[in-house]
Amino acid sequence: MGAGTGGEPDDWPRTEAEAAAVQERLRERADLVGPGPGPDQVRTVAGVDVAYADGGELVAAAVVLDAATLTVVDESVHVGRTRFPYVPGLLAFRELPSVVAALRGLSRHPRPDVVVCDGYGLAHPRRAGLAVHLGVLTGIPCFGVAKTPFLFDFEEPGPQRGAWAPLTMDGEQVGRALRTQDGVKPVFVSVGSGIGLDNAAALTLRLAPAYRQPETTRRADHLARRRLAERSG
DNA sequence: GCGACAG
DNA sequence: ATCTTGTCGC
Repeated sequence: MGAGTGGEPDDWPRTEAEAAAVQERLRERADLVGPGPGPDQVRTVAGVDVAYADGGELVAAAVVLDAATLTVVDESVHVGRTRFPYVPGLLAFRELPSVVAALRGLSRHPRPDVVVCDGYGLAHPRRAGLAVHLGVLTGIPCFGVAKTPFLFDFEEPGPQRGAWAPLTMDGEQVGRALRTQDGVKPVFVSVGSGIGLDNAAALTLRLAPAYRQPETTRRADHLARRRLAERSG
């Protein structure tokens, strides 16, 4: 991880302008070439998420699942404090350090085949959402699955699980609105680095057999919240 | 100019 | 993100 990727404490941006500048450079380092690993090539897939408490305390969680059975094969948490405020478009600077710390704590499967983020990748004003940051920083194929739309246009997908529609920004396709369950709101998939949109969407569908969100995100969310609650009381 | 805005 | 009552359903 060299300078400018947004992962080093010493070059961490202190202002929004500096953070945006880091993203402008980061976008050029994303690997958007190959299709990346397809659903059948993925053995292990990690989910990451962060839970916050009052006073700036936070817990980041990383959970690794067996892609075939969706059972947990490794998990790790990192307790820390916020060092950057939440600013739409700059979420990575708030969550990345803790997420990376949580991933580093994985003992059984420290290098999962894919990482799924709770947020965006290319579907971002500077094409540099959290999933792009994490993918470039770790070198592991990474994409994002977000729950709410941001700065893109899309048509409503069909009502059945598996239906989808492209997300467009400035005339280019930046992701996909994907219905993971019949009759529920779609999720928004966008690649980060090292994996193509087709494979990211196919994997997302495979990871969400019963709920709207992929099991990776659900497991990481639950682990982070549980650990945060255990500290409070 | 003003509002909206991943988590 | 987090704060919360009630409500519908397995």
